[in-house]
Amino acid sequence: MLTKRQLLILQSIIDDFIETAHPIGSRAISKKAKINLSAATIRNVMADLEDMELLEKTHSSSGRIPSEKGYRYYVDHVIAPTIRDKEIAIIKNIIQDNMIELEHVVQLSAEVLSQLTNYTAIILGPNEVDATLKQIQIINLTPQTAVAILVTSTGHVEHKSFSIPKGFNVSDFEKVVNILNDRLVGVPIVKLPYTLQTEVYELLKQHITEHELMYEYIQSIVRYDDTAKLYVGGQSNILMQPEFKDVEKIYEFYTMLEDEDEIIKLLAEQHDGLKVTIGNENKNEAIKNFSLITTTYKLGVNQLGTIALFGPTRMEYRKVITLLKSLSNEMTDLFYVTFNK
Amino acid sequence: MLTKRQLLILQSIIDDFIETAHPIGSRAISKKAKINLSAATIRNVMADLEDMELLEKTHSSSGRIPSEKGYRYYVDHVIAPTIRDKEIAIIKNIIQDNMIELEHVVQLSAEVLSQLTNYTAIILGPNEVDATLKQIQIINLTPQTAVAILVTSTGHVEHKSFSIPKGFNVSDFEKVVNILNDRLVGVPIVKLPYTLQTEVYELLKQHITEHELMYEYIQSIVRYDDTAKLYVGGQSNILMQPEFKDVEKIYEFYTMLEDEDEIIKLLAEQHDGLKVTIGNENKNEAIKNFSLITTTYKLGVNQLGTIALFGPTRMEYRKVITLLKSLSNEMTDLFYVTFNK
DNA sequence: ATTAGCACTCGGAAGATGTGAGTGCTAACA
DNA sequence: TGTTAGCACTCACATCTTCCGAGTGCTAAT
Repeated sequence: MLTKRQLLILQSIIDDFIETAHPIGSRAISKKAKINLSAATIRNVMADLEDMELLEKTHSSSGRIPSEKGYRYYVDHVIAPTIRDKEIAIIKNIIQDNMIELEHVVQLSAEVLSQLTNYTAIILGPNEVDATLKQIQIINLTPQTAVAILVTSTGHVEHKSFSIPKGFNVSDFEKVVNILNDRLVGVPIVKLPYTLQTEVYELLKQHITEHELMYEYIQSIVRYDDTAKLYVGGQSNILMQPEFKDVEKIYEFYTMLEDEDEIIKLLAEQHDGLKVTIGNENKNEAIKNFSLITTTYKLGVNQLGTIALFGPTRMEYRKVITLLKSLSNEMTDLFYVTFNK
Repeated sequence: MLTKRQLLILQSIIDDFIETAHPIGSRAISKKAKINLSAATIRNVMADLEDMELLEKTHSSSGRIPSEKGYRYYVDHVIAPTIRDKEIAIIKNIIQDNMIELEHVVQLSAEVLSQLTNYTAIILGPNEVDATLKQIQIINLTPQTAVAILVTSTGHVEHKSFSIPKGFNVSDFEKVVNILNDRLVGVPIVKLPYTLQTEVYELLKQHITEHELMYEYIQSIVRYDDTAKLYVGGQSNILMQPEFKDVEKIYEFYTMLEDEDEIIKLLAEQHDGLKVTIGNENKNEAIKNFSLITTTYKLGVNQLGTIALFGPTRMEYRKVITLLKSLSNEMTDLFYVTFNK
């Protein structure tokens, strides 16, 4: 356990470092109004904190910077919620001004969150775990092309353009659409492949001549793409952080951002509540230099979406946590009002 | 007009510079197998080319680099088509393997184009100028929410989730959906707002009590978002180019990429055919350090999409032009086969 | 017309130097 | 016994110096 003095000095150093990104010396701390100790005394405390691995030196005679363990302690024990009325008001405005368009709200939220923090925000659309298929429709565009539209009970719309193979006979095709509507509506989307393979396949066998071909074909159409959608805001924002001065790091970061699957994997494993992952605590190699802070929002009862913020380990945790919590609440509220009333 | 010798040397210098990004000296050129001239002679030619403003020096005793005018000359007069069978085969594979999914083809094409060139590729989905509304549908999800789906004759699907204001009465709402289906299907999407304002508005006035409110409401639902979609591939690729060694430039570039509207504006003005825009030839301030090379692909008779490639002015024009032409042809062919047969 | 030779230029890498912000340690002090 | 002043020491970083080599333009010879 840290003494009160150690805590105060640790906090001062981390706060300063978060602001300036430069190592903090004993003199700078001793000058603070809050602290009535000489530089020498502070040096002793600093040495203690370094022994505890909460602080580090960049070289033997440098000031101190926080270690990852230091940030962890700071996040877990030091941070007190702050008042961020101005920013929270901005978030509320965004959410309330755009009630009509769900996707739009989410995209805008990502952008605003990024602007307010100067980090990169990513919002993962809600998962579709317990959504059911609400409607399936196939619309002919030309004799050879059609578009299939799937609508889920949660209002997600998936569409695919495709070309109709030459051998297909029109009346068969109509039959198939009927079968699909009859059998697939109301089925949970996670069970679509199964229902297709059993019930629908049997029906095809009975009523359609080229049923094998048709089955394969339908399979590719009805495959509901359940990878949630990503909304990224402020990719370039993060370049202003001084830790991104060399291209190497930037390249690494952007390559990571381009790999949507990887990000989805990373974010989807978050469960309820707010979570801060600092530097090497991240399992993912590419973001071991970053901190990732995530929280979730609810859509309906069981659907969770994830809000994430990427930044340097030297992140304004205090501010960011407050804002993320607020955004999470606002989004959950909005969707609750929209869907459950 | 350039002499044969001047042309040869200009070409050699530009080719070398495109490869190495370093200024080229007279000795390096004279050593080439093709060229049987001493360094001194070449220096004279270089001086001539510099007088013509086709070459530049970085400082008084440096080798030469191409000027923008030099690149322009090179692109217009020097470049001969090259054989790029390997790369073109890759493009063809992508296009043909994914016949079913239009969006997927386009996204993949952008990624592959970027990988093949190491620049950043952007494909603008086709404009919807002469598409008509094929279908409009409003699906209730919960008593308070619904999703509207618009399908165009070209197979584009637009959907919007929205909440139903409390005051609305269910039977009115059904009437409205009928009116919309009756009056809007077949209308060119560019004329939707007009038809809405005239025909539909009149009908609402006659049949609906709260017609003003309903009109406003419908307006926001039916607004077809005709901004074409952007498919970006290989954002991070371009960071490997040596001209991106300072963060300033990277920041500029990524900020530009984030401004989708700006890019759409930039690309939408391209007309038929291939166009190379070098450095300051770009009107857009943010890309005056880049070259932009664009071409178009056709979807149907009148719809044009744009394929664009961003790179440094020191771009592999020869290769890139060949690949872009090829991709443009393949995409046009694919869509022709898919839609017009 | 071409080329060899030569003096000159200049960027950039490698080393030299100075400065200042920092440290740890010791001894004096309250 | 905890706190502080003082001091010698360290090291990154900025600046300056030096040096080298790849390049040039010009002139005179071929």
